[in-house]
Amino acid sequence: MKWDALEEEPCSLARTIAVIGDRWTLLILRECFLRVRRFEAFQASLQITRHLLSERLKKLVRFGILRRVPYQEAPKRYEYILTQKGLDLYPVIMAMVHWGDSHMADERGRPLLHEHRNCGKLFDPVMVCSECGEVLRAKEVHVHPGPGRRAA
Amino acid sequence: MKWDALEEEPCSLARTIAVIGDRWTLLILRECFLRVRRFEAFQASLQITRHLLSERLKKLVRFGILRRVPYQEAPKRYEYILTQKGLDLYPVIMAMVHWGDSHMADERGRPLLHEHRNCGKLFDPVMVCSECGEVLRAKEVHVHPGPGRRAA
DNA sequence: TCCAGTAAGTTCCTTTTTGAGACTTACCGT
DNA sequence: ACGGTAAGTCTCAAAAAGGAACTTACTGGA
Repeated sequence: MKWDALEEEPCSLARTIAVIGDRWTLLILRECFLRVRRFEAFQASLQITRHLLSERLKKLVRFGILRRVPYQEAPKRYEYILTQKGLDLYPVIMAMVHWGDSHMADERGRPLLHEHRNCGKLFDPVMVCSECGEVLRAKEVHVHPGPGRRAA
Repeated sequence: MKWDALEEEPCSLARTIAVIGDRWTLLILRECFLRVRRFEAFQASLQITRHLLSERLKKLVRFGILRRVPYQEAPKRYEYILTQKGLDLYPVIMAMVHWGDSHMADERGRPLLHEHRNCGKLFDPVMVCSECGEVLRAKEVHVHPGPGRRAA
């Protein structure tokens, strides 16, 4: 299966994977959420090869997750800013960070702590039902075919 | 950067990516959450090569996300079951599905709908703060170094 | 004017990872 | 003994990633 084929699958997970389902893309997005914007800065903090970084940034721009915005003329230079579509990936990143915190931390504890400005407390992200607000568990969710399901 | 190096990074996102940060692993997990358990069944529904499927299943077992459980003797056959560590990836998968539903759906709408058994309604997953219950937004979260941060 | 420096890429070549598909092992039922 | 099934393994070609030097377009200083 090729990457483009994934995008066409009648499955929202597959389509998301087609966009962010590789190692470097996810790490680049981490940097974006930490306010990194420029090519050299991404390269320095990630140790990614310039070649791949260039490719991945183009892909993220193509999918509308980053916007390439000039920050100086002569010589023309651009920086990469998260769009709303990109900002909407925050729950994905946070869910992954939280799983890593819970299951992959070493004896010293978490690398980063998160503070919610609105309440001022250190928190964990929790996924709840939009309708009743209860914490979601896999066993309590039932899946139905939706309108966009292609016939098998 | 190699995969093993990622695992050692002082970053929970990097550590999570080291485990589930590739295309096939995420798709295999989708099948697991849809109650697929056996080699042939994974292979048939994903069109993954047997070679890679075998490798990825081993990796997931090695990381404690799946358990390899015999379901028949003579000839000995095994199936793959999500552990609690694996079940805890549910928010990650749901966050990705929801992003795909929001940003990658075609005109026909969502491929799948989710029903929350506890309240009986079709829902979207929402990520909230564990302390105050408010919806989380990237701009309202402040990051602090934690005890596990390695000195740069 | 010439040189060093900076930022953002691009190019070339090697190594690693995937992909496609046949082959293997261990059994069953007929 | 033969065909079928389930879970892998093996081989080889194709695609992707890694490493490092090169390019372009400027600035500021000697």
